[in-house]
Amino acid sequence: MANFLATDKRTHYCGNLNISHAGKEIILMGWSHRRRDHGGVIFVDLRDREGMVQIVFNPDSGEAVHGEAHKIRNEFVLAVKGTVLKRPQGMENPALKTGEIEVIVSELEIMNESKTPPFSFDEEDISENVRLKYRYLDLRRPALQQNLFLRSKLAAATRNYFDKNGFIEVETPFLTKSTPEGARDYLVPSRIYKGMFYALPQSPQIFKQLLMVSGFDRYYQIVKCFRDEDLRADRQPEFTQIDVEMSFITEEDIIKIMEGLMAQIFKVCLDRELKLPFPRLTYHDAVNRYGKDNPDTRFDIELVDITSIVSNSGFKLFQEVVAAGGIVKAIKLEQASGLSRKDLDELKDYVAVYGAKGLAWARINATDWTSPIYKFLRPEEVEKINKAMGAKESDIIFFVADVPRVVNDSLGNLRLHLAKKLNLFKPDDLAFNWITEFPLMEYSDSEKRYVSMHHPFTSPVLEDVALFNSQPGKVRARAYDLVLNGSEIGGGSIRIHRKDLQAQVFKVLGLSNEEARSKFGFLLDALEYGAPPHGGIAFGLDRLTMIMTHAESIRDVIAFPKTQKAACLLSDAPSKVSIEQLMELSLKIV
RNA sequence: GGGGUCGUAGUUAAGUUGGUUAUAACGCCGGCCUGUCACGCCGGAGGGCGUGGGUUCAAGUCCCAUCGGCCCCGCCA
Repeated sequence: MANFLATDKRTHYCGNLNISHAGKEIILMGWSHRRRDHGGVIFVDLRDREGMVQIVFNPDSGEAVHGEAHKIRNEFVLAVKGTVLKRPQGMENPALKTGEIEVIVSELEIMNESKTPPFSFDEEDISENVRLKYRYLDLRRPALQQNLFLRSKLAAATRNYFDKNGFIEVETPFLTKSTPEGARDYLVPSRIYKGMFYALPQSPQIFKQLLMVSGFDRYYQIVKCFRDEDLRADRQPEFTQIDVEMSFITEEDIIKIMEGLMAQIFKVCLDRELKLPFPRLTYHDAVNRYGKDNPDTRFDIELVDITSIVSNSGFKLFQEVVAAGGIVKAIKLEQASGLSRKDLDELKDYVAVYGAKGLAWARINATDWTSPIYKFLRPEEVEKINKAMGAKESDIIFFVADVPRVVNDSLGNLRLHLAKKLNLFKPDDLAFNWITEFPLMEYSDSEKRYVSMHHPFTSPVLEDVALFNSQPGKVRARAYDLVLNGSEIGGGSIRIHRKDLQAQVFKVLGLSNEEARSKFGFLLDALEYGAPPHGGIAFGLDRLTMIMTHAESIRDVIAFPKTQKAACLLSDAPSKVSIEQLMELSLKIV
């Protein structure tokens, strides 16, 4: 039998062949995707990362090759030498990219056999536990391969952009120090220092600031980060950030350069032009108008505050909620006659998840409403609400009355839910928004103190520093998030570079000097040695890839992801370790 | 920590109010077939229903517990 690698190199990828190769002798290597053995002529769809091509074994082109071809089964690894030919008249397959041509095989080597795969790569709905256990086979699916190719392109475009703009990529340690604020750390026991632990970084935050102190001026890194928190469709315990930090800049510089990055990424990866600059929303406006600080603005349903209209409502419940300091807000769905009474009632369950105790609705008619609460409302209230909502016949209004957090959460998520259900946006729509003027800190009920919203090194807006003691919750941060299609894809801030201001912030956060020293001492020291004004941002590379590939799960853009319980079904991690390993680390399982 | 949902041949699913040897399609194996492309035709093998208890004359079907996949709340500076 032929022994290809000893003498021949692959000349083409299967999927790249076309009519222009007709007549050429070529060498292909790939997997037999499917075989159609007619006893005489045998067809095999040969697949590689670029696609598939039909290869043909004719009995008259040699008994040895034809005999060997009979042994081919699905997923065998084949090398073939053959000639590209235009397919006979009427034999073209328009469903196949290479369907105009085929390869008549003259030499065949079965480089490896394969067990029958546990699932078909053509089938879409294979249960995820099977897919994840055989991830290396799952990754043979063209769709998943395309996602990873795009991810690679995205990373390359990013490196290219930063390199051209004078940034330096610096690696920062994975074995580092646990910092108590923020997410739960993944810990790594130290063998040399018994009872002590490294932590895997939640982000390279402090190190990139130190690099600014060192004078690198423009830093970036595509880097893994680790957070030991529960998983979601868009959250994995290890994920990848595009991490950036710059010196001698303001918010405007960062925003401008990052808009350039996004434009470059979308141009290179998807050949799409972005409209710059991106719109901006303050945190306050985002929450008021969309109920969330990561608003999806691909469709224009907005929350309307009708508290003042119903503060004295004939509907007792509204009145009581307002009297207790709550608010009443509403959203309007235009021309929503498609929703049945049953649909409307079921939406109550949807908002209940966010703490809403009810969901009132009103169907707008020419002269009145069809609504469970209509009979309670005074005519002038109805009129005012209609006006405030800009309601027209056949529209539906939804109301939630509760504390602001519940109202915004419920309606903010309901508008998303309805938009998806009613297809109010197109799959390719892109809506970027910068969210600015975040609060520097918010009061934590569980900790009974103010905590940083971003992180404790975020600079306050200087004119708000006067509010530190009187109204800490009103202090704005010099922080910004980038939101794309309702997904937070990045966030950052201008940092504090002066020790006195940093000390003030720690004080408001209730951190004593000693605590601050033990937690972030090395950063505080560094700030005393000529730290330049600096700031930065970090993007979630996985989430960005998800949006660009239309992936529904973050697992579809990660080669070897974890399950929702943070396990790897492929490698069976996490797993027990030997008693010897534990002893070496002075660890005992309790 | 909590809520929801799913778990039946290799895969995807069906399985009535509990009732003989648990269905189908695809895949797999064997045979036939020189133009198919989800090739076709003929034949065959393969599971005891995630796991462990329980109720019952009788359990994929009912009950309890438990494990696992997915979605969500909390959590994620």
